[in-house]
Amino acid sequence: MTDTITRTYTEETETNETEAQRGETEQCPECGGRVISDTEHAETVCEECGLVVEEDEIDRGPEWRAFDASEKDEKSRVGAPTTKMMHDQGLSTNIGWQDKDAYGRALSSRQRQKMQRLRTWNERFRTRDSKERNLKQALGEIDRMASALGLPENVRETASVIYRRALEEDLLPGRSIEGVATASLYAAARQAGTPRSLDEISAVSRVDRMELTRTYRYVVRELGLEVKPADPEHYVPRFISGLDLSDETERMARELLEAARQEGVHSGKSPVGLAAASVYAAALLTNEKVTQNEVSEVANISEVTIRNRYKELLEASDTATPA
DNA sequence: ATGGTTTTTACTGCGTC
DNA sequence: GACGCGGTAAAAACCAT
Repeated sequence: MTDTITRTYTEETETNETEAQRGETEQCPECGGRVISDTEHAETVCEECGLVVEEDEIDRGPEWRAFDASEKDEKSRVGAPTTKMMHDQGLSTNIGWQDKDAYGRALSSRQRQKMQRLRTWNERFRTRDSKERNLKQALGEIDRMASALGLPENVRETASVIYRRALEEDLLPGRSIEGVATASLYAAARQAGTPRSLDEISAVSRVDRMELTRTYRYVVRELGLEVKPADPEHYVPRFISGLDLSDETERMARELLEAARQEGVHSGKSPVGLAAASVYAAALLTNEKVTQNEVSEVANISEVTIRNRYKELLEASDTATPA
């Protein structure tokens, strides 16, 4: 194949520039042989030594003139214009499908096989590129949402690791980048012990809750991610500070949750509700005034749930540590 | 799809400020 | 009378099957 063409062009250009410029002489600067122009490959090549005198002579303009429609079709240059919309400006390399060599001769079967392998690999690298772009966008999203939620750096990193894995495992097709990115962040936040509820996440995400939960479940399952049920305690500090309550109350809330855990009252219940209830109950016990309504606001949970939970919490703490 | 469980919505009655 | 609180029933959401 093209092995026969020695590509000394870049080196030679420097020294032979003047000669190349008045290259109309049709003399090879290297060996003085005859130079032919290979229009099919847009190259000017020396017939003798194979030196490429000029290459990539691209003319993007239309043909000089066209007198009617059919001529216009013939003469206009086709192909997509270069564009910045694509990462490679639409100029990525494809390996031709014709099994012909540079001179148009048919390839041997051995060579054909080789080309087939090359096509395969080339395709792989191209799709890898597309994944890179995909990744960039997703990471941007993750960053945006994470800072909107005040999540620390390490969570973003975990999220991007999860996203990368999802990408590697080909989990993306059929799902939106947004969705998977959001799901990754949600999972990362939980794993890092700084959970955010589905509501909070979907508030800053561009995907709705339904899609989020769907893709989240999917990602977790496919990746075999280990995400334990969120620990209610992790929500406590946020609620406490959101309500301007004391450290004392916070400590109390944790105790209540601990008692509840021992009594096994907490299983199956929403962790957020439990946390909210423990904060409310703790505030009651420490005589700090907070209404159920206020707690339900910062926790995004209904008052009813708070009521139900906090009763259970108090019962549990009674039996766990009989006063 | 279905059924069991949890959460939410909506409404009511009671006590207090 | 407004507000906080507690309770209940029915609807909705969620989850495993």
